[in-house]
Amino acid sequence: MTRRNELTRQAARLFAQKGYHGTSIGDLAEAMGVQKGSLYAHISSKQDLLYETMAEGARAFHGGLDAIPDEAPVTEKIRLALRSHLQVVADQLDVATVFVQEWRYLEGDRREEIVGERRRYEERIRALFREGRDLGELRSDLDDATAALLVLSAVNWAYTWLQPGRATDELADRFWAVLVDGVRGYATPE
Amino acid sequence: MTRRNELTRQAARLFAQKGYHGTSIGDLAEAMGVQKGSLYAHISSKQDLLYETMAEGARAFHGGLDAIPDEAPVTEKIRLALRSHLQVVADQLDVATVFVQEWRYLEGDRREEIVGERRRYEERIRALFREGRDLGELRSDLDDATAALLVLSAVNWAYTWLQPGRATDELADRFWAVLVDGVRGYATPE
DNA sequence: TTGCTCGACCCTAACGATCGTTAGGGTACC
DNA sequence: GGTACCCTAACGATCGTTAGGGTCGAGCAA
Repeated sequence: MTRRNELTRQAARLFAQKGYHGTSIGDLAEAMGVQKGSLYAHISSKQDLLYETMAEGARAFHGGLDAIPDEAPVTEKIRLALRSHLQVVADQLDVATVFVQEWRYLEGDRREEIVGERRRYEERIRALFREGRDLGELRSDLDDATAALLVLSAVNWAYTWLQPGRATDELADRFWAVLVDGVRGYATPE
Repeated sequence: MTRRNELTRQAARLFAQKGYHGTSIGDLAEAMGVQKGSLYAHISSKQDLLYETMAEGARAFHGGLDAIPDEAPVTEKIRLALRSHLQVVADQLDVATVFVQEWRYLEGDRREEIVGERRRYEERIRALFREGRDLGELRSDLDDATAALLVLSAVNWAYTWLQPGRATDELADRFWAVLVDGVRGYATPE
C-alpha cells in the first residue's frame, strides 16, 4: 500500500464522516501523521482527493453490474443487481457514502463526468425493469419507471443503515422478496 | 413575513443548495442584501439557522403523519403515509433536503434532539407494517422490518428527484401500487 | 404639532482563527 | 544521483463573530 493510496483511503473515510467541506487539509494531515503542507507532495489540490474517491465509487458500482449474466431471467437479474449494489456499499462504505452524497462538491468537468456515470448507472437499473415488462416476465401493467425509482432510491439510501459485518446478500434478497411479490401477498386480478 | 423568517428561509435554501459548511455567513448576507455583520442582530450563531431548519422539518414530517386516521385499514394508512411524506418534501423541498442530509452538522444537545425526532418518525412508519402483519392485512410471512426499511429509504431519497410542480399524490400512489402488489404481479404460493 | 424614546434594522471595521496552497530545504533508502 | 517522503514557515484569503455607532418610523407625552 503506497502512501498515496493510504491518503485516498483516509480522505474517503473523513469525507464520509464529516463531509468534504467539513474536512480540512489539516484533518487529513493529522490522519496521515504528517504536516499539512506535506500532503502536496502527493496531490495538487483537495479536489483531487474528492474526484478520486468519486471515480473509485463509479468504477465499483458499474463493475458490480457488469458481472450479471445477460441471459438470466429478469427477476434474477434484479436480485443480482440488488446484491451487487449492497455488496459495494458494504465493502467500500466510505467510498459509497462519498459517492452518493458529496458529488455536488465536485467542480468543473470532473463534476459532469461523475454526474454522467451516476446517470448511466441509474439507466442500467431502469432498463432491467423496462425489459422485464416488455418480455412479459413482470406484470404487464407495471409502472416500470416508478419501480426502478423505488429500488434506486432505496439502495441509494443504504449507506445510512447498512452494517458491513452483517449478511449483506441475505438482506438484498429480503429486499428483493418484498419488491417482487409486494407486502399484501396476493395479486389484484385485472 | 418578518425579516427574521426571511433569513430562515434563505438559510434553508442555501443549505439545501450548497450544504451547511459550503454556505458562508457572507453568502447568507448577500442573499439578504445586507452586510454579514448585520445578520447577528437576528441570530446568535450560524448553528441557530441550521437547528431551526431542522426543527421545522421534524415538525412538518410528524404533522403529516398525525393527520392519518387511526381506524383506516393498514394498506390505506401506508398509502396516506407515502402521500404525506412526499407532500412535505414537495411543499418544503429546501427544508426537507436539509432535514435529510445536513443533520450531522448539528452540534451538542440539539443534535441529539433532532436525531431522536428522526428515529421516532421512522418508528412510526415501521409500526404500520408490523401492525399490518399482526392484524393479517399484510401477508403473514412478511418481513415487516425490511418492508419498512425499503419504504423509508425510498422516501428519504425523494428530495433528489421530486419535482414540486408535478402531481405528487399520484406519484405516491404509484409507489404504493408497486409496494403493495410487487413487480411480478402474482403471488408465489407456498 | 412638536419632542422624545424605543425597537427594529443596518452599517463599517476589525478581531483571531483557520482555510487551501506554496516555497525551499532536508533526510534516507534504492 | 535519483526518488520518495517529510519538514518549517509563511502566503493571502476567507471564516464566524463582535463592537460600536447610525438611521428611521411608530408610539406616546407635552
